[in-house]
Amino acid sequence: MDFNPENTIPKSLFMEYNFKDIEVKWHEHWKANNAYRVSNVSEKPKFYVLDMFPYPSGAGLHVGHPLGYIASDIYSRYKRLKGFNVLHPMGFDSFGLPAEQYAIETGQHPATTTEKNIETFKKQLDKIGFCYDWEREVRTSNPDYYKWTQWIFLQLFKSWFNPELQKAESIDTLIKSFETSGAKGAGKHESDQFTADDWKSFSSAKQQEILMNYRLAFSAFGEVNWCEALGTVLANDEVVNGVSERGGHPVIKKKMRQWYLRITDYADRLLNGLNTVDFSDSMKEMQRNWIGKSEGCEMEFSLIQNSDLTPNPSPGGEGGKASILTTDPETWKLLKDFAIENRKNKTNAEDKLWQRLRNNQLDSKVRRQHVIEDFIIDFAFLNEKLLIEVDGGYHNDDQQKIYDDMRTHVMGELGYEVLRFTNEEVEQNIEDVLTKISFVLKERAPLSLGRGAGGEVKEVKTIKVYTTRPDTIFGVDFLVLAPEHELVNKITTAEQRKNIDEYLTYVKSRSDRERMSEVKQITGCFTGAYAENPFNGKQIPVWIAEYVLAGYGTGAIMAVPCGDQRDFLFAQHFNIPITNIIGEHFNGKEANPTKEATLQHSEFLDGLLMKDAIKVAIEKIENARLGKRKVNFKMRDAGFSRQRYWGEPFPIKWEDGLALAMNETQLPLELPHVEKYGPGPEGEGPLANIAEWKNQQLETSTMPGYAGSSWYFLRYMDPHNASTFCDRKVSDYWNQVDVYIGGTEHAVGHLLYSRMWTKVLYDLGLIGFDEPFKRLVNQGMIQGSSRFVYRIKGTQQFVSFGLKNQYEVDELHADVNMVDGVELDTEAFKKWKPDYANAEFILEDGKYICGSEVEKMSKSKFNTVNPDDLVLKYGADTFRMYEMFLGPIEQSKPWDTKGIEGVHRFLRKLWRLFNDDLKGKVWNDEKANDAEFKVLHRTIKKIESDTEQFSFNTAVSAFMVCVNELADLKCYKKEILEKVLILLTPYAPHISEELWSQLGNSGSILDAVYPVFEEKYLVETSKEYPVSINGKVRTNINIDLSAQQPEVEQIVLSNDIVQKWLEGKSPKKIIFVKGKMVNIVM
RNA sequence: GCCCAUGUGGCGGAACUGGUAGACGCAGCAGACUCAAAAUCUGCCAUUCGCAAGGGUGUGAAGGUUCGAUUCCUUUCGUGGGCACCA
Repeated sequence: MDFNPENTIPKSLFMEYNFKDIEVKWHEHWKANNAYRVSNVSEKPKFYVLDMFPYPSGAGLHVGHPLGYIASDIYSRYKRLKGFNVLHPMGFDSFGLPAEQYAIETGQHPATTTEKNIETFKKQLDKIGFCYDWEREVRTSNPDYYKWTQWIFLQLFKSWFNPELQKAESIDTLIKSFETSGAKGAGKHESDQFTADDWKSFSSAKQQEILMNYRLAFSAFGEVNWCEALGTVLANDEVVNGVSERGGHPVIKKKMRQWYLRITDYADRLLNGLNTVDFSDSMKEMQRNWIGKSEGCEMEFSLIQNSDLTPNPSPGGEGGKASILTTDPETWKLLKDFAIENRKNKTNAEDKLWQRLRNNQLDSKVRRQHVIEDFIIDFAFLNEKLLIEVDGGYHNDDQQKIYDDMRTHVMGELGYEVLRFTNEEVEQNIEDVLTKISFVLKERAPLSLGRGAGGEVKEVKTIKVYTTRPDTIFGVDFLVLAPEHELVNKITTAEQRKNIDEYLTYVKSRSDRERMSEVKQITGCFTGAYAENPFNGKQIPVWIAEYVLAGYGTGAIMAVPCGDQRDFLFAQHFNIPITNIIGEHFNGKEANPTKEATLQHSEFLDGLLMKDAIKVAIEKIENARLGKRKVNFKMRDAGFSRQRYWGEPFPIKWEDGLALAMNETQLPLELPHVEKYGPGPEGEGPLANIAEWKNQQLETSTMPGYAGSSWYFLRYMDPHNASTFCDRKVSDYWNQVDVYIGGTEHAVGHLLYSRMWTKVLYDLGLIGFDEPFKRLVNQGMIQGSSRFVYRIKGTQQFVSFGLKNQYEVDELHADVNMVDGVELDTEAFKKWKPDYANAEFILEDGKYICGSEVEKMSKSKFNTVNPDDLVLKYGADTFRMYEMFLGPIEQSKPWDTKGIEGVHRFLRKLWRLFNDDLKGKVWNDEKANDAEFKVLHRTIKKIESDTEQFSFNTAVSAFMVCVNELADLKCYKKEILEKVLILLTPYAPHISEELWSQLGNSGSILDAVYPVFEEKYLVETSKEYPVSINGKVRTNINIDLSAQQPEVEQIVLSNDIVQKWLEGKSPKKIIFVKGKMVNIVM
């Protein structure tokens, strides 16, 4: 073998692009020099770039996570080079369900696992080279942080929304107003009817109860989405098609005391604020949809009185009851005797409750020991059909339980609701009991049912509907009430009673899941009652149907079959005659919801265009005092309680059924240690299992995930402040988040809540801006590209994709990492799982071809790719640039590792402009020429505008073009190259810093001066004009740029190719766009 | 059903306010260097007719506006996302 000294020298150690050493070296250097520390004091203008902080899950990062982080990192570094003081922090949304689920399964404390996960995340993030100032890290589960979450909650609790000023203010202003003018005046609820003197005479409890109806954070009994399997209450957006988003468990409605945020008060401002921020159209649209503003009017229809209408029917009869007897007659007798025995011995609790209920104390007449059917009821509110039962804690007694259930069932059949309390509840917590009773009473009180001094029943006279189309008033063919509507029982005629009861039973039997997932089915029932069209006296039948929702508008609609498809189908199904008020616009086969038709058969609206008639109709309705203009929102107040452990405790104590705010100096109220993470009694959270907590009467639910994330962007500004959540001076400096980057999945949750919190804090004068995020950039999701193999049922034979239809097969996921394109590595597959060791393959063309599908990236689908592996193999700079090169940032796309080589090659090519593998240093100090300057400045221009617009994929390609051109020009000149490095720093910081220092620069490239684009280097004197004939390009002709039309015409027409195409004819017209093109029209 | 996106080579994608469609990269093909491989470099690469020169066709489909349309308008189909009986 020849001795060749060059072969024996390990050149690569110092000549080749050795990304591993370079990246480690500069990480350490930047860390040691605190290169990413950000100060709140600076001469420079500020810029705030924010990522949606991650929930630190146990699975670690996959290639999808860093996409947004890389984009924001590039933008931050770019802004820093442009001379801004850039805040670009990172933290962790570390409270949440998964950690708690994991704790239930393994017994490990969520704090421990969360801490561990965060360390993993940080390690992974640091490898990619992000410029976070870790000294500003926030963790929502840290007491120093959630102290202020609790504090802000107290501000919400202590505030109300003054609709006159459209802003939040201290609840004290409301109290003052009650003291001086009672319930009269702007912003007071209609239901509150009292004078200033009344107010002063109210007990403190009653006052607090009223105030609770105004607080921005308030407590109420409400129907919540209860998930038995998870043992918790879920937000609407955590429920998908009637099952939980996590785990897909069934979700039912349940009444519980809950905390809420009165976000509906902010509906209008949340809507209008969208016009002042730079979010994508689709994002704004999603929020608008969620808020769901609709303008229309409420109006009343009088009921036609006739002898059939029995306001308070009592159907009775044995028939209904027998069917639900679940025990045999013998047991039934025993139970009954046993129960009656018990009832005879009146308890203290019953007496205590009686003292608080009697004499209309809850504004409603109550009877005690009332007999209904075969039962003796402790307390009965007959008007509201609400029954109260008090018993000694027999809940665990099986027999008693069966008996109770049966009673509830029977009473339910008769239209009664039964509330049950234990003796202990009544004796120890009577206020809570009363609150609950009065809540349900209010809910069950008939709307138009006057309650006189003696509690006498007045007859039901009207039904109030909500409509956005009052112009169609003469097309109303029937009214529909929601089945839950309180008037249903009052207006149903004796004749229809049986049918209605059957229908109500049917509705109750259907779970939410059925109601939501089922294909549209037309169901309903006639009540027997008729209403009257106030304008023409027409008799209108009143129906009930599932398709009308109790929770929206008034829970009743006027149905116009010719204009609304649901009404149309309903009318068709039940053979209700349809009135046509739009002539030929209605074809009798489907409804036409147009607003453009001219009205007919509509008396005072005849001849008007529908869209114009809306205003006219509303005016008429208002003048006739039949109703009024009304705006409705789909959005509901946000449920703010979770029956969970791993969240912020509420700084609230319950005393005699009243919620009391803890003193702010006592914050944080720290999460206590628990032994078990399972739910507490009665669906309460795990905190209810702790005696010490319970004894202090502390709230046992915790705050939801979005509590901490609703204000974290403020804490980053002033993360260590112990005396306030964020100093006003500091928040005035950093102000709004200039660019916020994250996924669309938070469009309606997190983004609405944080916008609301910001508005409240602004109203209270705690910060100086009322929209948190000036500009929002949505990164698309990186999807996984899954691969499938097809196993013939019951065998170990796997058939290739193209042949699978010939067999009966199971589709199984195969790990994407052992498939090349779609060709399976069969040997790797056999080794993958023991089950597959004996796999046989049926090939096509000698290959096993996999099926493929784009799905969410997830471990269970074997389609994840770990960024760590790619950083190890290609380096962080390559990884960063490749993720950006994949395509537009906001577009979703499946991950494909294949192209990463190309980006890596580009960086090596860049490296070779500075260093040759063999010769070492090749860069020089020579002066650059025009061609080189032209390349440089074209690149500056392109990179600058692409970076500003978050068009990072085209920026990466511009870098490639630049390096290709410089290599072609053999340009190794420092004068050019160092400018290119500065442009590249945001994208590939490590290699840029290394080469920057090799060029002999002192100081970090992080603070270099961004090159300034100069037009003069790009100025051209002539251009290759494309010349087309009749729009088709036939040739290119080089023409001086200063040339004017006549001159150009002459040059073009004298061209041989043009002459050939003209075929001797003379052109009709010659179009010349200076600097663009020439088109000859023949 | 309604709303919002989106549709361009074998693949990811580019194309400024309408002005040379396919930049850049991947994959592929051919060649150089090498004993060989890797690395690197050079060329080709929408489709079709043609030896070539050159021509036809092409941005989901069909129309329209225009001297000129991937870009604007109308209709329609496919894909992705959101809302989902909201009166």
